[in-house]
Amino acid sequence: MSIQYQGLVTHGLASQIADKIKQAILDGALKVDERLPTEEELAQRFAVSRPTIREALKRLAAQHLIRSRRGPTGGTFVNQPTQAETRLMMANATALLVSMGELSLGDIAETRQEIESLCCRLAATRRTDAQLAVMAEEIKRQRDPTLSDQDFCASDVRFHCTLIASAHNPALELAAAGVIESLQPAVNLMIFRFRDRAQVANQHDTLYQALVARDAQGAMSALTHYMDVLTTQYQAAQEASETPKKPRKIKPVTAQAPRHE
Amino acid sequence: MSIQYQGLVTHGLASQIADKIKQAILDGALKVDERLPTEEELAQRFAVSRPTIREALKRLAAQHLIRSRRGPTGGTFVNQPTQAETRLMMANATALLVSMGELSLGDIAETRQEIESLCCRLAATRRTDAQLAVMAEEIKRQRDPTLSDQDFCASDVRFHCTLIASAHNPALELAAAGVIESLQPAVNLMIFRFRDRAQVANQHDTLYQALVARDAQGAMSALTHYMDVLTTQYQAAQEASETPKKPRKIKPVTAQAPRHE
DNA sequence: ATTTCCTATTTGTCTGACAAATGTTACTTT
DNA sequence: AAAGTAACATTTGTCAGACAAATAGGAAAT
Repeated sequence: MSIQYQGLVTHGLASQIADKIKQAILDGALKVDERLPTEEELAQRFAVSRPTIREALKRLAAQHLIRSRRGPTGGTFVNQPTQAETRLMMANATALLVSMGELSLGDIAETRQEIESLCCRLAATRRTDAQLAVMAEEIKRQRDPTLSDQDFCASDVRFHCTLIASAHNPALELAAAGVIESLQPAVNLMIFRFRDRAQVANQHDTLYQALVARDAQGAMSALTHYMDVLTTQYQAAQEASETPKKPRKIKPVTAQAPRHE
Repeated sequence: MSIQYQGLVTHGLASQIADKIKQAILDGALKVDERLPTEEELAQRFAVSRPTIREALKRLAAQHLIRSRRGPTGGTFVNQPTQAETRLMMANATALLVSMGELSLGDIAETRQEIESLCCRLAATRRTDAQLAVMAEEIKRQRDPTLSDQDFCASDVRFHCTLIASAHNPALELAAAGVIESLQPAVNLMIFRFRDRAQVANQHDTLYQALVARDAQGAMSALTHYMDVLTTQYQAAQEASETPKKPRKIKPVTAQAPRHE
């Protein structure tokens, strides 16, 4: 006798209301930038109190589905989700999984290599001159000995993001966001420990030259070498750190989500 | 003169408190399944009222970072993020971007093909017999003429999820989740319109046979054909629908996130 | 010893109110 | 008459207090 319990109030009023509004947005009943009723009106319409409505709205705000403003022309509006926001969300979620030990850095490294590799293949034919210029600029910067370690790491991130952007596929950028960002703390750790900047810059240069020549194979090969060095150095760093008990002490620095509501 | 506004009250008390708690979780100050203070205690500690604390907690609950239970042994606990949950979040976020027109189905199709293709390569060496058995089972089911359209689509999803799982890389599964799920409604549309089941099942079979033989190239080639047919049929379906004004009327059906708090 | 009931604790929801922000409107001044 | 300014109305943000619902532990009765 399998009884259906799903219709009951298993999840709290606020949750149910949040779901209803979310569904309305997804179904298109509420369009982007459309203002939904005031909290009082919503409370009356759902036959609950204003705090309950507010909790529902806060849940949606946490997912960046709505934004709120005070004042006569204020209210709650449907938010247009941007790719940048979604990327950040995915990066945060992935970083959380890593810090909880649900994802191994090895798996992430492999995924990053595979995805960046196919980005190389696509970028070899699709890259624009402007993107090549950005890469060249970053390589030049990475060879500046006066650059701080922190700025060097930032430059490394920008280089790889430009590589992925050169594939000209937003969906691919989205899929790659998580693995790029959540591997970066480990990359930073290595660079801080060994300061092997010249090697990194040279491999970036090799990759860049291959893209200039539209040489997909060359670019993929350069990337493979880059990732190999990274993996090797990371393992060395881990062994050298002499704390094998806590292999994932790397703390994600990428939180800092831009707030706007 | 770039002035730092970050220290001011630009974002509301609840937001700030939510961020503080989130940071505490990410920093490891709050461990998984650890119970944090009661709402009253938190209210006192942050010097705000209980509703404000509640709003902050709701924001975190919306991100599945915490769960709450009533009762003496109840309270608010740090949630262990699971890969399945994170996958669902990413799939929802991607579906939202698609429904808002921020991501084209073409881009997603390309990304899905590329990622599934490399899954084929990895799966050719890593697939287990159990996973092969699941695939064979799904193919067999897909050839059952009494299967409903809905069940057929579900079987298609399961087949591709098994393919990705056969790569044995959780990070890759995560990256693929968004593009798989958000393309599925379009796939469903095609299957519903043309009922071209036999062709789909045969291509699945070809892919399956290649994986049995550990033939990476064969698997990738089969997948390419599958995606080509899909793309062609989708374009045909779109032209046949005679409503070129609204090219993205496909509604994501994948919401239905499991609730548990 | 087991079952049942009571109770304490904690979150969920409600009511009511005030504070802060912000666009509008009316008024005053030049 | 035009422009600046002040008051106002509207809406979200926050607060205070209270009760309801759920739940686990203990007490009491069989």
